[in-house]
Amino acid sequence: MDIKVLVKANFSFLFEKALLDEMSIVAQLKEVKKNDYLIDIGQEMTFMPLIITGAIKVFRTDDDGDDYILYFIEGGDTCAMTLNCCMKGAKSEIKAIAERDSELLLIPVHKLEDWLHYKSWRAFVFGSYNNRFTEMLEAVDSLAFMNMNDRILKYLKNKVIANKSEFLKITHNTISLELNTSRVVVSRILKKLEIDGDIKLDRNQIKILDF
Amino acid sequence: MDIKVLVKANFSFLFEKALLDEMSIVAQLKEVKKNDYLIDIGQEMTFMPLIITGAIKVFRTDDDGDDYILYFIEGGDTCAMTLNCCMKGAKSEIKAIAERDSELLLIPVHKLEDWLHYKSWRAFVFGSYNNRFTEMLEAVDSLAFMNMNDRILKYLKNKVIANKSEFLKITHNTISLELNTSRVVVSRILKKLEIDGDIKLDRNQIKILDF
DNA sequence: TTTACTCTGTAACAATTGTTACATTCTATT
DNA sequence: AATAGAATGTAACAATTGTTACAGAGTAAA
Repeated sequence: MDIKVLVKANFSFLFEKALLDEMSIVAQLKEVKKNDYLIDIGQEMTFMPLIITGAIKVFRTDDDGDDYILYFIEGGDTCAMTLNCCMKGAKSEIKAIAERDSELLLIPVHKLEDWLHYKSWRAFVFGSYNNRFTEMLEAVDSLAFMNMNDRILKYLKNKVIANKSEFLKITHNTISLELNTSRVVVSRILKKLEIDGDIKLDRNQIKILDF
Repeated sequence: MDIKVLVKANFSFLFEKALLDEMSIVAQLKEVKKNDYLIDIGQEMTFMPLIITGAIKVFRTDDDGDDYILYFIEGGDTCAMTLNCCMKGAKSEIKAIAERDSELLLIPVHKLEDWLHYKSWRAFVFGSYNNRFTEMLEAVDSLAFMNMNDRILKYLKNKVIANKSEFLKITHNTISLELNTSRVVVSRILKKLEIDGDIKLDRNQIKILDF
């Protein structure tokens, strides 16, 4: 599809006409498949991604390569970490992976600043920062105040939203990796959640019941 | 001291002349004592604080009133949560307390947007967002990847920086409240840190040795 | 000095989370 | 169908963190 049409179709409710026009010129479309890497820790950011369809999951990684999921980004939003890094001209502090097949619009990083004179762009950038901030607070809430049982349930519910389906195609092992715990712990707790009637377990699938 | 002199003395290296002038007109000085509340969860934000001297500590609080310290803000910076909330016109999602006696410059919230046409202001606002973002990542790192021993040590080191002294006037109980654990756990780990030669314990005081 | 209170130390035990080990079931491929 | 590998279930145990209880030392005020 033509970029101009794509931009207009997806962002005309967000941005003013002149900005949409500029965007049409410099933006490029990127289509990614589920589990494709968008960016890894230490990589340089050259583009800022605006998500058209799909969902992206964002992780923090430590020196041993252990991951912890921070949040999902969905259609009509962008990655504040990109903003963060672009502004500093720094390397990525996070890694981002496609949660499902997704379409992104890539904007060259220097446009981030160039476009700040557009009121709608400023609102978008600040809005994204704020959304990400709120999600970081949620991540801290989970870690600081909740036990594993509740953290797993919250994780599953967020996953339902990101995937727009209460049937999650996921293994216990994947969950353990994204929450930085062990597979046995996850299996144990999922079984308890099933007994409690919160979820229904099947091979490679979890159905969330109490949504 | 005259606000104009204060603004110029503290921010002339950060902001352009015209902005300094505007700031001198609308800013007001606020002096707070150690442990004074600056803002609490649910309160409305009417001013954006720029820190001149001292340090502020920022907490997340859950429904049961349990706290978890997120980070310290020091001179020449501001609170991105304020930005977050001001932008949304929303209530505070955090609480902020003076870590030590501090001087702040209060800016009416609507100026945040008004001044975005100043390049230096934009740089400052984005810079603050980025600093806070990095600190939120650090908070997640601690919680997701580190054990209590290392988290307490990291906490103490951050405290040394915020207080510009390796002698910390603090009780075990206060530490337990700021890290959302129990006093007994803190005492146990501090004793171990002392045996390991990382710190020196005294009543109401901890000296950090390996800084 | 006496008293009350705060702060710290520590033991004993409980609860949660993590690890190791192994069995079973399901699935894809030969 | 036989085989190999992945996914799940579960027991047994270890390590970490949290709780309860109490003793003793320091401190401030009566």
